[in-house]
Amino acid sequence: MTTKSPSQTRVVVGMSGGVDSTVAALLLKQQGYDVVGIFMKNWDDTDENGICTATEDYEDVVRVSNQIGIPYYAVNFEKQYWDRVFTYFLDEYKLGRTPNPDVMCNKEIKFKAFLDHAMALGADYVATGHYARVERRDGKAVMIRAVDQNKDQTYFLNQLSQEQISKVMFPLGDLEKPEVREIAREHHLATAEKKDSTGICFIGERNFKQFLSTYLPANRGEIRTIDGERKGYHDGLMYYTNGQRQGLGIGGPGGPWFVCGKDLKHNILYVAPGADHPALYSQGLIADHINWISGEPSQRVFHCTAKFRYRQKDRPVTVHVLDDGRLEIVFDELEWAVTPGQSVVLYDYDVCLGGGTIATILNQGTDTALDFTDSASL
RNA sequence: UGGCCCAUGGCCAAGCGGUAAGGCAACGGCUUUUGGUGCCGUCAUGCGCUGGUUCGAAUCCAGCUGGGCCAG
Repeated sequence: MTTKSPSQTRVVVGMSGGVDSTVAALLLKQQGYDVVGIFMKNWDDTDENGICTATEDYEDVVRVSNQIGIPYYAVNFEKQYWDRVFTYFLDEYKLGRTPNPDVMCNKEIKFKAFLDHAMALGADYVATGHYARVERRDGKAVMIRAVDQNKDQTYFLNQLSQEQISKVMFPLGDLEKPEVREIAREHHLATAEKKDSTGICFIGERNFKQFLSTYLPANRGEIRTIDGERKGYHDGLMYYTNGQRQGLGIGGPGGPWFVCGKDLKHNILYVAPGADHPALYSQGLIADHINWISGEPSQRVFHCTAKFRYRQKDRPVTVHVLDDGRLEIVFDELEWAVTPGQSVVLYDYDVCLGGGTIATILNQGTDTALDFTDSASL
């Protein structure tokens, strides 16, 4: 598409104040691009002690931008973040599901609100410090897993469209994380030794229960086994998710207990004894909100691999494209604690095909009378 | 009321004279751009109470208190 030389190509880099985006900006600058750094503030996170990490992060952006020699400034998308990401986040919890706000954040903020803003500034591309790759194949942009398989973040980018990724650059896609840190050290960048951030993007690490409780009312209820035996009480269904072990408070004889389902209508949390209990396994799922990054597949039924949660090895599956566009995904082998609300992301070897949201779990706890999925997706 | 058994950290539970295993829960940390999982660490100066025997007791003895079972 563009035949501009690097010096005529403006790339706006989303700078978070961490090592990754810092090195991304540095590499682009070294390659001769017209680089502009922009810091996004999307959450007012001034905590109880009056400390705002966003302020500290911006100060780091200022430092490294000066070191690299690029112009920089900040934008504020708090309103957009609240309307398009956080509202969805809360709504999902109200439905008894476990959302992935960062997937939505990438789709609606980093690669929409931010990208649009950059384009309005005359940018040719937007870049971030994500570990992922974009290549052009047969006239289409395709998203490829990062070279660093351990850091690959394509899972979080599964909702990006063809238009979005065709305007994106991921300078770190070919690098291993240790190399990125090393580059930062060699250039004495202020963020070289900064710890990687975790927690929800822009919100950060929180006491999850406490955080949620400030936005949603909690209703205590019973914890039961799938046989109906009461094992204790929960503090509110939204605080628990499939496969969860901590926070149940079920002591006594035997091993640990794991969450295996929710009955939203009756406000009951279901648990199963032992990680290998059948109630924790499922044979397939139905996914909606499907996005195909590089176009729909030519086959209605095909075999590929999938991830049901971040940091999980790929699993072989058979995908059935339903008439309404949703997907029925059947696992080659039983899968553990697949969770409604999370993303399911499909891969053809290293190519990220796209993904969707897990709506229903199929055949969970085979031959169990309870159908958790119905009650959880009212 | 007589006979027999049992009382170990929040919950289970080893120990049977030599100076308190383990599991669950809880708490802390690590891992991690969601949530969860996983991994590591912490967690009874004391074994229902009071005395006694002994160099030394959770472990033996006596009484008391509290549970359980059988006999009424």
